[in-house]
Amino acid sequence: MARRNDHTPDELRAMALAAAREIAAAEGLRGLAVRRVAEKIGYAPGTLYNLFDSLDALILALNGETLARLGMELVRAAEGNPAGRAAALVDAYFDFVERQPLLWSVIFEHRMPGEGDLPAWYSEGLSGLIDGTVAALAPVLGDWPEEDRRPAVVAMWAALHGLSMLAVSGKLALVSDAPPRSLGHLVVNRVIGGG
Amino acid sequence: MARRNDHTPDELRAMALAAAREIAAAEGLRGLAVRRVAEKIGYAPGTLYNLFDSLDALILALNGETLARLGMELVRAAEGNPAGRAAALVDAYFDFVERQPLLWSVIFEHRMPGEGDLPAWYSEGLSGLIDGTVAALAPVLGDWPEEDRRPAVVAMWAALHGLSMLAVSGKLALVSDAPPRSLGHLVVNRVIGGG
DNA sequence: ACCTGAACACCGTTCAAGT
DNA sequence: ACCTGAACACCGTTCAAGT
Repeated sequence: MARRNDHTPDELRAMALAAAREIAAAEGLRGLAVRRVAEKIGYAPGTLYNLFDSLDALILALNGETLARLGMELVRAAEGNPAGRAAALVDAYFDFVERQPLLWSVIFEHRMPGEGDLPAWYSEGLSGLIDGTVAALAPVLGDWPEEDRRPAVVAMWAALHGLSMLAVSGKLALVSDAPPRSLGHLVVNRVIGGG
Repeated sequence: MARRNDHTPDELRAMALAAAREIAAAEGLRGLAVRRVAEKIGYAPGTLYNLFDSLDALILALNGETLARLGMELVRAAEGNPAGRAAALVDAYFDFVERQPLLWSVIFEHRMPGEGDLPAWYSEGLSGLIDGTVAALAPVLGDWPEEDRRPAVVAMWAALHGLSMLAVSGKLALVSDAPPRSLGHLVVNRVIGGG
């Protein structure tokens, strides 16, 4: 056996990520196994190691895609009138999370082994998300000093991540009747304003 | 072989949790395996199933202990003068997280399988943490309507969890020069006041 | 009643062997 | 050059067998 060449490396990578996304959406990080992804795309487990360094690298790529998809929806949500943008971002965020909670939870449950230095493209994706938000909220933050904006936006994102993570893991419902989304609006209202 | 009876069930449970805590503090959730905990306490793997329903149940018990320890430090931190309590809580929280980041991260990385209904004692522990904070911050929240206090405190905790989780996983440093702690003060200042 | 150790069904990863 | 399938060193969990 060998050298089927049915697909280019890029095609194979896309197939593997699509399969991984399906598994993650249905079962979360627990079901995300090399052997299952391989079986789903009709290749041997070893083949995945031609495409990714490790299962961790595959999951990182999947999370990168998930963040990029979220980013696209946030950009669309920020197109409305400036006054309602902060609220629109919060709604778009929770819409996204609620649509595929288990896929979203993989972002938080997965940790790189050892010192866990994340690759540059991951760092750039996150920075882009933050910078995009700072720019989109510029009208709302009109009177803020330049150096205060980024920390506030970072804190706002961390708060939303905290809420969604607690919600997805079932812990938020244990201590709050309020839906995660309304707590999100509360935080953003306080930290940024206009939410 | 059988029936060594060297230890009571409660002693065994405590030994297993201590061993699990050591492993988690050194290696995080990745290293937390039934076989390794068993080896560390000098028993066969099967013995752990006399003490816990599953590895998930053991990890849940470990996380319960971790939350209880955090709770004790927070109570101590909230003993100071009312005006500085919010800030003291934030500092105590990040002191705790920074002391054992990998142990802390287990709380967020672990998810119950399936529908994942958490046990009552876990729910009560979390509620106690929230209620304690609401009570401790009552002086700061003097003029707040009763029904607004709990949501704000829940949102505050979620924000701190989000910050600490992003910090522990190395993602916060990618988008922010500011230390997690200062972002924590920022959020609490905005959401609660007096931080 | 308690504990063991083997067994079962899985893992991630590597790599010689094939085309 | 690409892909396989077996191999290695691990998993969580169960359970007959021993004391």
